[in-house]
Amino acid sequence: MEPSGHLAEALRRAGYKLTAPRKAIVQVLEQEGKHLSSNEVLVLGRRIYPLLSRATVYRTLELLTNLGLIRPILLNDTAQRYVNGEGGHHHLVCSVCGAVFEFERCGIDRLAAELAERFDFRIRSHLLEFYGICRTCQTHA
Amino acid sequence: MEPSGHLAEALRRAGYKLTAPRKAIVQVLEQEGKHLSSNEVLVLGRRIYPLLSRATVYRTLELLTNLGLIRPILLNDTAQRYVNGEGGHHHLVCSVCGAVFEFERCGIDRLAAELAERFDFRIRSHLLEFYGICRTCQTHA
DNA sequence: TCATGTATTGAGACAATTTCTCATTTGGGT
DNA sequence: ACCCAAATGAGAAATTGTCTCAATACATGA
Ligand SMILES: [Zn+2]
Ligand SMILES: [Zn+2]
Ligand SMILES: [Zn+2]
Ligand SMILES: [Zn+2]
Repeated sequence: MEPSGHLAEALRRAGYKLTAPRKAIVQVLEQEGKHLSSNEVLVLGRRIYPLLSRATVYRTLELLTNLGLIRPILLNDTAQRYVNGEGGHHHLVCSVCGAVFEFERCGIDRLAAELAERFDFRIRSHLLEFYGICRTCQTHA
Repeated sequence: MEPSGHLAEALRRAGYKLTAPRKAIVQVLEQEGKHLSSNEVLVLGRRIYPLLSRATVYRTLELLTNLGLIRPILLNDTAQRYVNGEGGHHHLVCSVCGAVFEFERCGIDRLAAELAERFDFRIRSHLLEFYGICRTCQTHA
């Protein structure tokens, strides 16, 4: 998830204190892969800063969300998961087994620019998910 | 949400019993607008079938989800909300205030066909969300 | 360096949402 | 009308998210 120190730097620039719990959380977000739930952030964060509390995880994730640095998404779980707030995220989600496949290119820059103008909206990222039935679940049917 | 009786008919065709609780739930989904949470389905469903239990709502929503007839999404809430499992859903979501704007056309049919072929995936719907800062929150900054 | 004031934190109570269990009921094929 | 697997309701339990408040730690300036 982006260059290391990216999130901490953005927090500092926005005028927030760079505390030990926050450092642990952003380090987890930057190091570990994608799609982390708040509970996963808590568990991983405690390896770095054992006192870390659940409330602080939620508070920091909300903070980063409001700054547009991360964004919540929904996958199979019932839990919210967080992805990088910049750029694009592209999934194929199987409605039967919950499997998630990723792809790279989507070609919606044109549409994004159009919408940004029409709604006077400053776009920072997007999520494109196709929902349907994966190969395996098609044959098992 | 689609022609009336659509969901009930699909359930029946898939071999599931058409019970009173299920009829109430699909009627709610078809009549009421979009983005219903499970609790909203429960409350509205009880107007039709007062005995309706929370567990049955969750069970039926999961059933419909696995059949690809509806799909869960995430909005401002922490609760899962359900939308029609066919076609497209398009949102602009403000990361600051949580406001959600909708738009109609997206023009990704080409990409959808390409991915369906590449992943051997039977696509039934898609969700396209742009994430950023709305007009109001831009000025209040 | 050190004192100061405020933002931030941890702990746990609390609330909301989702899942599970199991005895009972019911739809639909016969 | 009968039968039985499928489905249900009720509530316990688990998971996820929010809130409160006294204690702490960061950043700023002396
Ligand atoms: Zn994209
Ligand atoms: Zn699948
Ligand atoms: Zn679309
Ligand atoms: Zn806004």
